Amino acid sequence: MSEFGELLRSLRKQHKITQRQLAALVGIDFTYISKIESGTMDPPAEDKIIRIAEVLQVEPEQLILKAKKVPATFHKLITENSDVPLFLRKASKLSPSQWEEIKEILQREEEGDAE
Amino acid sequence: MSEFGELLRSLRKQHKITQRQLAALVGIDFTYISKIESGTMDPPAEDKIIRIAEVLQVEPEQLILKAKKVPATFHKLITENSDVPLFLRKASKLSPSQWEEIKEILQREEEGDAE
DNA sequence: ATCCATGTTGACGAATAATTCAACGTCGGT
DNA sequence: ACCGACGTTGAATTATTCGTCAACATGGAT
Repeated sequence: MSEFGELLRSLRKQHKITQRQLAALVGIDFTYISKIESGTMDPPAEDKIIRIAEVLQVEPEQLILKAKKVPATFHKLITENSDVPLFLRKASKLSPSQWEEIKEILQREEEGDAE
Repeated sequence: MSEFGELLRSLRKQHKITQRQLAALVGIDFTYISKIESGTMDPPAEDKIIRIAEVLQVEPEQLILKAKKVPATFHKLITENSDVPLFLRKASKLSPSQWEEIKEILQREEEGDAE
């Protein structure tokens, strides 16, 4: 039941490359890839996951989450913006309908004063 | 600028206990407390922070966040509930008014079907 | 001056996570 | 049968986090 490993293997195969090729592109040892795919070993550190995601052309974040890790971007957000923890504290108790409302709000593109 | 260390020291002093006493109560070495307070050393692991919070009677989560760590409860939430990452992805771009609306929704106690 | 309670510092060690190395098993082509 | 490309496995290594131990510095109370 190695979520991450299975996904990795499937993505790699979609790209028709071998473990050795992927490993070379990513800059890690190919035996490590093998163990990760088989679930023998935990997913690698975030920076490696990101490089894998780039090579395999998927959203790094998606892969990081599959690895059951919290992306560094989230980490920063959580520890720096106090509203976020406020939200997370309640998030587990939100009803589907409340989630809907929140998604509505997220949809609305407001003045992008980001960056 | 050791946020966590300063907070810890101030909390400890409020309780009028020494580093050694706190360390004993928490179950770690007192020299470690010293280094943490002075910022020489990073904050301890989450379980230690929790015990510290209990001894000093503050919300563990508050202390964990000050330590710039993501509480395990959040970690689980993020990696298990796919709506949460969806939210976090957009969270940094939310305007104050959008935050207000979200807080409104959080306020509303709906059927607590949690646990 | 002495004592001792408190805090500080530097070197060291344990535990765990992350990763590599060397060697081997397998299979499809030739 | 043999070869080369591929994947697997176990032991060994490195990196990082997390903490302890021994020794020292300081300041007040007696």
